[in-house]
Amino acid sequence: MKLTANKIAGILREQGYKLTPQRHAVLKVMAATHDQLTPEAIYERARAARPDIGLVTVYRTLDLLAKLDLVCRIHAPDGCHGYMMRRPVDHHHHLVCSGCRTVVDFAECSLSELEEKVSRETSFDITGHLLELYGLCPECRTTAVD
Amino acid sequence: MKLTANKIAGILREQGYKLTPQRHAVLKVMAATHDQLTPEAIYERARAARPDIGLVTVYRTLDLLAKLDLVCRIHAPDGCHGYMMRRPVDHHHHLVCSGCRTVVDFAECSLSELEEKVSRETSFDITGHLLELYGLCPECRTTAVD
DNA sequence: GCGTAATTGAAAATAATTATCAATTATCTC
DNA sequence: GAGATAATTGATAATTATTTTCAATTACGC
Ligand SMILES: [Mn+2]
Ligand SMILES: [Mn+2]
Ligand SMILES: [Zn+2]
Ligand SMILES: [Zn+2]
Repeated sequence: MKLTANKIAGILREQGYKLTPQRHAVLKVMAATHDQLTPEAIYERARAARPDIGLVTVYRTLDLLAKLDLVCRIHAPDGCHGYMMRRPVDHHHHLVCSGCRTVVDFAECSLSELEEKVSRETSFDITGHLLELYGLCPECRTTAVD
Repeated sequence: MKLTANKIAGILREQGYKLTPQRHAVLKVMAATHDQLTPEAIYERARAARPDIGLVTVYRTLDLLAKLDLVCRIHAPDGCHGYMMRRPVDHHHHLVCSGCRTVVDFAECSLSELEEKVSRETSFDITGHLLELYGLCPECRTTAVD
């Protein structure tokens, strides 16, 4: 059950949020690609369908979608943020290509043991984690060798 | 062998970097605390010793220290960056208290297996990772309950 | 002391995000 | 289908974090 623009639209309405054409434009942009996009890039694309949309509304819509766990946020090491439609519904992490920024989701998250151990050793109450892997995808690896 | 301001000063000189009073002021600030500090906060403190120092120089010095692996950079989930003197010299990660921002270093990094598995499954060449744990330290946990 | 390349700080530029607020509008009610 | 209303929007300005530019300064080897 992949998330589509319409499916998300239904979820928004269910949750009591208005279904505005601006929000729908953002949803269509997000559903149309598997790439991570910056708010600015999403704004550019959404303007094709709705030239009057404001960048602020894109930010607001992304915040809303993130709050509802409908989009994933990618934390590049340099601090920029990319957004993409959430693909696996359950807990997962991201492998990001340093060349082309492609994102692969992976679910293997062997952190609960680690968290328990660290929690025991530090007496911290551990509530979450941030894990991302970086590397080169097969295509970018080839290019890099050329 | 803990890193002190003077030890780092020696390393800088060894590497051919000039030992300016501005850099030394930043080093002293970093050596004087175990807290993570923003560039702005480091700037404020460094001004006590050297009122004429510029914020730009703080940024430049932090970049230099990070390049030489002498400071650690903390990536808060919201995108802000904190810096602190590097304590364990070898590879490690950070557990950050969401209450008081205290950072605990931990070395257990059970990611090589995971990386190999993901690498095999995705054909990516994995070159690095970002891992941080978040939680509440014992003191902040107590406060939260009050 | 001198020469020189590295370093510095003021100022402006850039980038990413957030706040303000009056005007608009999606949706509920009749 | 209108009317009420609270949510939503976009222009604009404000903030925040960082980087660039460039002329003046300075640490350090000779
Ligand atoms: Mn994802
Ligand atoms: Mn550290
Ligand atoms: Zn790639
Ligand atoms: Zn704490």
